[in-house]
Amino acid sequence: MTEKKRRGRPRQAEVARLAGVSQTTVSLVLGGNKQGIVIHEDTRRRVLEAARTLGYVPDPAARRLAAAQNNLLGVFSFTATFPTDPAHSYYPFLVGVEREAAARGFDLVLFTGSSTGGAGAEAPGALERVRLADGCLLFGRHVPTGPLRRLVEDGFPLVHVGRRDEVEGLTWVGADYVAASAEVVRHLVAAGHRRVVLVREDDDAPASTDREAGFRQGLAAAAGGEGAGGDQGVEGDQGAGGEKGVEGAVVRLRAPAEELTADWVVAQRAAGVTAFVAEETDTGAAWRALRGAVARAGLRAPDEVSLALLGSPPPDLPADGEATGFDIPRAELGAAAVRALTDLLAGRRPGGTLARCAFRPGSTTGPPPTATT
Amino acid sequence: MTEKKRRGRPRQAEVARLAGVSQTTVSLVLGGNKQGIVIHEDTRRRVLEAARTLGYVPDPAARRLAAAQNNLLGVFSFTATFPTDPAHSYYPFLVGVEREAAARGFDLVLFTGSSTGGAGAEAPGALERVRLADGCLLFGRHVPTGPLRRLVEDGFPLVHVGRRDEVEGLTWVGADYVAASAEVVRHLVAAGHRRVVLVREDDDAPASTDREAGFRQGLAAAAGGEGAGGDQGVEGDQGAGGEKGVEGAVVRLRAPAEELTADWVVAQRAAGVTAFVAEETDTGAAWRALRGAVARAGLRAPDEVSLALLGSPPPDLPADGEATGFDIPRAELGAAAVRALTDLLAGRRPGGTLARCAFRPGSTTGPPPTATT
DNA sequence: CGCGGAAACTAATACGCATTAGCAGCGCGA
DNA sequence: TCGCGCTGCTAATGCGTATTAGTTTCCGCG
Repeated sequence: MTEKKRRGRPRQAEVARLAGVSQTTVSLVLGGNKQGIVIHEDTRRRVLEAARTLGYVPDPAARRLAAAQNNLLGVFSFTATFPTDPAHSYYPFLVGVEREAAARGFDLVLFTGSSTGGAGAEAPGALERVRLADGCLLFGRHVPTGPLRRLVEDGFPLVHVGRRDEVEGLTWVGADYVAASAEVVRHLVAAGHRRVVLVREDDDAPASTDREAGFRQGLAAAAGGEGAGGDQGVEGDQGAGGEKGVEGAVVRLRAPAEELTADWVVAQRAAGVTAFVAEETDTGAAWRALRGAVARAGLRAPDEVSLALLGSPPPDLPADGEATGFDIPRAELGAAAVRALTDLLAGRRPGGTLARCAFRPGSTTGPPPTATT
Repeated sequence: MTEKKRRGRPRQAEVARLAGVSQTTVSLVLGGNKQGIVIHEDTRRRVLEAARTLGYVPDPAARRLAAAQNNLLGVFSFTATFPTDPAHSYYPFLVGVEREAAARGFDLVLFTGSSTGGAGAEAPGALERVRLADGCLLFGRHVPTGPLRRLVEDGFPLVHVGRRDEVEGLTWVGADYVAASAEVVRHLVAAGHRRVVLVREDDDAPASTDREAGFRQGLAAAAGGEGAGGDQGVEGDQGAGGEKGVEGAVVRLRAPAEELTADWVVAQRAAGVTAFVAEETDTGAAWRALRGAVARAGLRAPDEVSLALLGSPPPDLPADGEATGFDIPRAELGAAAVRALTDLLAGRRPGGTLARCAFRPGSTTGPPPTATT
């Protein structure tokens, strides 16, 4: 007589039949019953029991549709979340995301939208799919602001990991690259360096902009209040002197790599530059270019030149683990993002997060060589 | 007069009103219209136009509910999916999983069940939650067969990544560790080795069992058809001679590590053993123990002794990248698992997958030292 | 002149859950 | 004895979309 389990997942209706109650009651018992409707304890138990034996699990789509929540947090990255090269992945963030989500009873939905077969062309409506989840975490150096804005306007809970101010109203959690970069520069100045060059990629993502700002700020602080000069291109160095004669310059790499030559390094040193810093990006191009050029110039850090990194070295260069720089608390940021998102879900306004990065003294910086002329 | 857009996103009904058609027509035009219903070109255009001006985007929850398919594939691992140490992660598999899932239009649900707070105690019903996805991928060296069996019996589509025969009816995709291990052994025998020892952990996961089987098979093939002798424990070596006098022995590490001493290595060599192989596991314990003992014995590979690994070295020992062994096509396996799962979902019986591992010649093996006595 | 049939739509319903009305039964005060 | 409030439940409905089963209009043809 029992032809109940036809196939597939059990529905509330099946649970109801087994427990001898209505579907409504099942929903009441298994859902929160926020209406405060009184259910007899025996009935409650029967329903729970039936649900367990049937292995009932609510359908997330139906839950969403019924204007409830489904305990799913989305994760959307504008590149593949698990690229072939782990060095470009969001893995360290996900460690924290998973832990925090688990602690709060959420599962994660990884939306595969942008990772369609490697072609850069994103499926048009990919981002819209995140609406299936209660809210969504966003990752990416660059994001399509248009579609994003739409979601924000609709009030969909979104948290971007990494500073992102282009989209008004978008919540984000980030690391304080400005302060951390300034600290690195101060470290150099304190060691005695007076002319420092920043090597960065030619890409205006917030992460890069912030590092440059910190670089300038660090110089300015050392110089006694003035900002460091800015500019474009390898040729375009400009100094910004201060009371102590501290000067800085910024170099942008035009091509992805190899724009820096040994000659360039030599010329810089001739001009009095004793320390170089490179920004960290996903590819690590700036740092690679810098260390390569310095090596080709036959210079050694920290004795002949000081090298620092505004961040951590690329994972594929473990030998550079000793580079002076700072560590981004990625797992912590991931966790903070989850907290911010659950705050949003609960209707609370999340407090802004700007995580401190830990300074890493390293061993590639030291006092400037004394015998320089 | 136009009080149409009361709030939020427009629905198909609003689009229909604007275009002067029914909601059905809108669905037909905007959806695939796989029913082949004829729609007049003018109507089509009107609907499209209306949808555009209103900024219509379909609600994924409703879409999935109506389709009775969520397009969600679960990913469940019996340890945290994103452990703090990436070396123990399923990252390489996920690369393939994400790519293949994206290509087939599925999103991934990462169940945070097993990683609740780091306590080994899994939440009791954690595994049951996977039912919320259309099907699920399973990862883990060891799995709780009880709850798993339940899901399989209910016909829930499940694919385990890695061989797993304990649970009848469970689909799995795996790598052919037997053949790959045998190949490594054959390589050693071909180089002239006659006595080979396998170091493995004391843990009977399929991955370990298969490697041992391959080890024996490789020896047997070389010996002319007989199997290699088996045994337990460090003392329990047994040889299995063959026509060419090829013999093998298996050593199990009882404690997690350090069971092997330099003396043991020396004794083995005195007994004529010229090559050692270690199995690869998630922790890499066997390989670590072996290379450590060999190093302490002051021996060098490949000149004084040959060392091979039945797999790849642990990621934290990049220096061992040159070890002779084989590479598991992890991303490929992940992709194969997704294919198998979607086959299951489509009602097809997935073809069994036993991926070939690529032999890696490496540089830690060579001919046995001639001056041995 | 009536009828079969294609073209072009639409009404109705299902999907699984949450929520909002209600509806019986019961005890109790007036 | 009537009615009122309380307990413990259920019928009905809505969420937004896809699909199925029509319905209407118009044509061509015998």
